[in-house]
Amino acid sequence: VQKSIISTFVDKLSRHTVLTPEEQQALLDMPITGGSVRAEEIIVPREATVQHTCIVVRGLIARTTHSQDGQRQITSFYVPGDMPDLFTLMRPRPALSLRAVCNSEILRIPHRSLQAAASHYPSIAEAFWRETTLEGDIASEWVVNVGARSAKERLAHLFCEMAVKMKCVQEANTHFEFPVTQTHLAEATGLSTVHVNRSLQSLRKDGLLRFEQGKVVIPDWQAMVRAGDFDGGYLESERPLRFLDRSFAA
Amino acid sequence: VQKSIISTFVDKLSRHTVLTPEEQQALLDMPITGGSVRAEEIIVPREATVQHTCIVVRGLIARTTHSQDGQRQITSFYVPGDMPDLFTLMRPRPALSLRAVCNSEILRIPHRSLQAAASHYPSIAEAFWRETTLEGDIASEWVVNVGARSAKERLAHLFCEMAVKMKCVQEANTHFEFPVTQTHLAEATGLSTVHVNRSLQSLRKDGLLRFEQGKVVIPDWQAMVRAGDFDGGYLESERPLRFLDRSFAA
DNA sequence: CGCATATTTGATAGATTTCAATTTATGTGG
DNA sequence: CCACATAAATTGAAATCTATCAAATATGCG
Repeated sequence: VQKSIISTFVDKLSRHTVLTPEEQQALLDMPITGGSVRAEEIIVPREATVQHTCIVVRGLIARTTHSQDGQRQITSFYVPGDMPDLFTLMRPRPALSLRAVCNSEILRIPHRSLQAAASHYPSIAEAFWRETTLEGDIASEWVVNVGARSAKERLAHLFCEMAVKMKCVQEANTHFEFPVTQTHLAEATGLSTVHVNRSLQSLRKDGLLRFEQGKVVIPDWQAMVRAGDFDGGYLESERPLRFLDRSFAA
Repeated sequence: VQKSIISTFVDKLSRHTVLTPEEQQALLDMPITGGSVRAEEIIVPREATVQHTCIVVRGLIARTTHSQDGQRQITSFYVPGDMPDLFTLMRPRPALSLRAVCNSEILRIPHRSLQAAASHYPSIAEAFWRETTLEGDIASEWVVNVGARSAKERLAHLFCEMAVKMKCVQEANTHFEFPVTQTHLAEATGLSTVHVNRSLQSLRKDGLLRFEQGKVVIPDWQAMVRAGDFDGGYLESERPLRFLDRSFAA
């Protein structure tokens, strides 16, 4: 199970960066240690100095912070196969905490191993770099979501993004697990729980979304995309790229 | 002037990544072409395929998008010495447009040159990677700002961030040029222009901020930091790092 | 001066939050 | 299986925040 999650991670990288079988194997061979975390548990506190990176095996992880008055904000969600703190390779003191949304399982990989792989194989460095860049693009999209969209649009957009991240999109009857409470949705969208509750009801009344006990059903994907002003381009790559090793080869 | 702006960019990289004199020189030697852009002009449209990266020489640049109903959102500002679309090296089709806020001057550098430098000098790749990661962290902080803070806090936080980016922070009488209109501030903070106007007036009445004709004065930095719930940690590095070339050397 | 742009203001409408209370689900131990 | 405790979802009413609209005032620029 653990090895197969790493290959999910490698597949994710391969979708945007060309990796040779040898490079893929180097990633699969990295040493890992497993662990469980309980709901709401902090995995990596803010301002900690990080020396391990983690991969989500099962469950859901979020990056969170508190503003002055105690209001919590979620700035991103991570699903199985994601490496939430890959960016700490570059900036080892995260400004925001990493926290389990529900009971989850994770793997840990030492920074040393990741750095060694990136040093030895430039295209692995490139894949990591491109992956962190993708995370940055997602964060920008969240700024737009929270800053410029209505409550219903924010929720619809978030559900669309999660569906794409989990690769569950179908024209009809898109369905997937998204084990969050309405409170989490409020924290991710910058709304109150009450308003989330009513907006979810409104989306359901429109026939766009069913969300119960962490299970999501989107009957009509295109309608949901319109409702969420969603353009998945920021999550995708046209084709895998590779440039970092060219002049080494030359 | 143009060369000195590139050295500002190199200094910015050197603050977080160790670059040898040779590596710094390689960056300074990259071919550049200059250009002017007028206020509101789009420099790089969304969904374009980018083959040049730009550096801000003078003025102010913003990344912008429109939501369904036409509301515009600014997701980041770029000041002289910044390279706004460095990330396009990794993801050449930006989801958001790059736009001049006021009349500005920029330089353009071909992707090819940047890729060659990054391929030849792993630490240059590392510096670029770390810089894009920093941009991602800033974006996450903007999610918090727009999602979890009051109107006054959002504005105070933005002014603090710009002061740090421009390295103008002083305990008393921090002052710098920030050539935006209140409309731009509204687009960056997810507020209406009217609400920005009243919040600015309130900040001025509190003695925290004067903002007139694109000129900012922050009389009491610590008070402003409190008002904006600002922790500049996400903009800084403890000390310059370097790891990508170690195993090459070994 | 006159035009264009930016800021300021007031009044109103609408969206969203807050607060408090209730209901519904979920899990746990007896 | 029930009783209980806890967490989550739902509801209503009121308050507050924020946006919208329209108009007036400043400001810069040719």
